[in-house]
Amino acid sequence: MNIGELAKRSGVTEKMIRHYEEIAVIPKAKRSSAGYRVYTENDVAIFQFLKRSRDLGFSMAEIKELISLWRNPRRTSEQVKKLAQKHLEELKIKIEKMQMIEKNLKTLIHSCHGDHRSECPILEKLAH
Amino acid sequence: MNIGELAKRSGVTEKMIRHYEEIAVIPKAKRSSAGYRVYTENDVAIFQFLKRSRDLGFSMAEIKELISLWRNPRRTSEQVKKLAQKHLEELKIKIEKMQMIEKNLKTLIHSCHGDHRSECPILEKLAH
DNA sequence: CCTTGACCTTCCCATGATGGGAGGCTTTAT
DNA sequence: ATAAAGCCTCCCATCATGGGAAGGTCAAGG
Repeated sequence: MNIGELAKRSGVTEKMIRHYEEIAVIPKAKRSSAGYRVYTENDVAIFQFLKRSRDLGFSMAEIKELISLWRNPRRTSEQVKKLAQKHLEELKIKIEKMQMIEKNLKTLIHSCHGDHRSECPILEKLAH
Repeated sequence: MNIGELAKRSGVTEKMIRHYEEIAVIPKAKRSSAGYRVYTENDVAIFQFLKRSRDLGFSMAEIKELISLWRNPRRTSEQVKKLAQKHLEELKIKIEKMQMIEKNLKTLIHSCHGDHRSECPILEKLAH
């Protein structure tokens, strides 16, 4: 199949399929005589795997590794689990930081009347 | 003062000070005869304001608007509050999405033994 | 007066994931 | 035969940030 069909069936855009090939997350696709990328059912599975990983927030570097583990019969589930746990830890840290900001923002917002006057505690606190 | 001192006193790097000038978040600085950017105490206050806003996750476009409101005596606190609330709403949505991912990741990870064997529910679920 | 080192300048490149769009070739259907 | 749809590569943009090179400026000390 061509790239358009692969895109539809995997949920990955054509742009991204080409990009992932370029940055070597995915091996280079074979080409037809006219230079069109040619894909198989196996490629659909790979790009679906990639998409699900992406939806879980894994970076492309991590996904490259995940795919490599997936394709490697000598992997251990420990390797996979550690990768996922590392990602989870990083995610937790990001969430905590954002929750801190959320808390501070809420405090700021609550301190402001939000009326027609110019006096504004939000601006005052940003100016310190 | 020169850009180095402003950077130290505001907590914004020299690189970023130049960049914010370039993208017009901040008006162009005056120059000395040799072409050096020259700043005043007022600029320190502006860049400290910018830094605090940045630390609260506001985008540069939003900060540009915040600074404009801050400098405008005819602003209303309602304008400022609305800007902050919009940012808070977007932040909440991001946090929720990340928490969803966190939940899914945790489930995946719990399903995996993480031992020496190759069988791995994480990879299986990513492959569907 | 000259050298040295710290400081400043602009310009280019890179990140990470994604997309837009132009200009041109190929395939398919009418 | 022609038009439409699909594909190709290449360049540019996003957003905030940083690295680094090549070169000009300034202050202090010999």
